[in-house]
Order: sequence, then C-alpha cells, then structure tokens
Amino acid sequence: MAKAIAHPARVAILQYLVKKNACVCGDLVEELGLAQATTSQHLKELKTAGIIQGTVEGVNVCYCIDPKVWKQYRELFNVFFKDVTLEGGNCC
Amino acid sequence: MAKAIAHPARVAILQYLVKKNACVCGDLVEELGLAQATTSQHLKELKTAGIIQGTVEGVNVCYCIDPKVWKQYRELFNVFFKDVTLEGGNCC
DNA sequence: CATTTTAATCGTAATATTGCGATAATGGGA
DNA sequence: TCCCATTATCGCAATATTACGATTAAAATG
Repeated sequence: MAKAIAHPARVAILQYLVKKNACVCGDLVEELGLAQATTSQHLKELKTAGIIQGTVEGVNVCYCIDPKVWKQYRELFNVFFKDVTLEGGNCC
Repeated sequence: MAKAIAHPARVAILQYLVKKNACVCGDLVEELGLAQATTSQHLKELKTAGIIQGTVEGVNVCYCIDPKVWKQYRELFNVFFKDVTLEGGNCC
C-alpha cells in the first residue's frame, strides 16, 4: 500500500485527482510533465493498487479516486500510525 | 515519507517497536529473520527518515520510535488522505 | 592487552523501478 | 474507409533497492 504512494509522480496524480474531486480525462500528461508512456504506467500502478479507477469515455479515459478504497487507505494508515508515547519520555 | 514505510521489513520493524513501546536492543535481527547487515541497513533508512532513533547503550544500540516524528507522519498521512466523496456517486 | 560481543559499513550480485521512444489498439469524425 | 486523437503496451537503458558475506569499529571483560 505504501508503495503505491511512494513516488512523487503518483502522489502528484492523486493530489490532482483529489483537488479536482471529479473525473479527469487525460490532462494528467501535461500536468506531470512526464512522457505519456510514463504517465500511463503510473496510472496503471495506481489502478492496480485499486486506489483510482479509469472509465473509458469514448476516445478518452477518465480517472478518479475510488472513494471506498481511499477511505480504506485512510483508515489503515490511521491504525498503523496510532499514538505512540514512550512512557519514559526520552528513549533509553 | 511513504518510501520509508514501503518495505515489509521496515513495516515489521516499526510494528515491533510500537508493540514493545520501549527501547529494543538488538533482537531485531532474530525478529526479522534477515541478515544482520540487511537489518542494520533498514534501521539506517528509518533513522534517516527520522522516524526512529538509536541510542548507544554500551555495546548495544537501543532503538525506539521517535514519538514526535511519528505524530508528524500520522498527521501528514491524515491530511493527505482527507475525505474524498465524489459528488456524482459513480465516476463518469 | 587480547578476546568477545554487538552494530555499522563496504563491496557486490540480484532484482525492481523508472522513464521514454516506438509501436499497437480503440473509437470518433471527415 | 482513411486519418486523427487518445491510451495502452512493448522493449530497453539507466538507476535504485535489496540482500548478504566480509570487514571494520567500538565497547565491555578477563
């Protein structure tokens, strides 16, 4: 899971999709400044991770966050990063 | 940041440290089942990321979560994974 | 001081990731 | 049907990550 978001390009894709909060058709390539092939590859990885979905819309493909999976990610990271308070204050 | 936790071994280390909620001196090697060199390398990456700290305790080194940085991670992931609700319900 | 224990570092091989040009595949017009 | 626009996929080079044995460093102990 962390791997899916462990690359600047993929973080940028996700942030862009979140910002738009809607389906985005293809402007990702200009947005990222990466080659079309590279962009497509990152999108594929995010799709494989389940965090985004792409629907064919005629000649375009529209991408958007999958809110359900997104929430799962949110919760899982939340659980993982639960509170930690070293009782001793300083360590050792 | 995501990269720091984007490897099973490093996740295991962090979970172990959280579970113990204290300083852990060296049992990580047996815990992980990896070579000592490999374990040390992962610990170094986590230290570089700032999420753990290691203090020399005589001949041992004790590791523990840095609660402050840990909280920062928690909050940053929280912000990143803020709520997303596609208004249209289904995408496209 | 020599030895032992623990951890870090070095060097290197194996593997994975990333990026991109070239090449398909698909659908919508002219 | 023949192009054109948009994506996906392939093949490959460059780079990064991972793992491990060997070596080094540091500290405690006899």
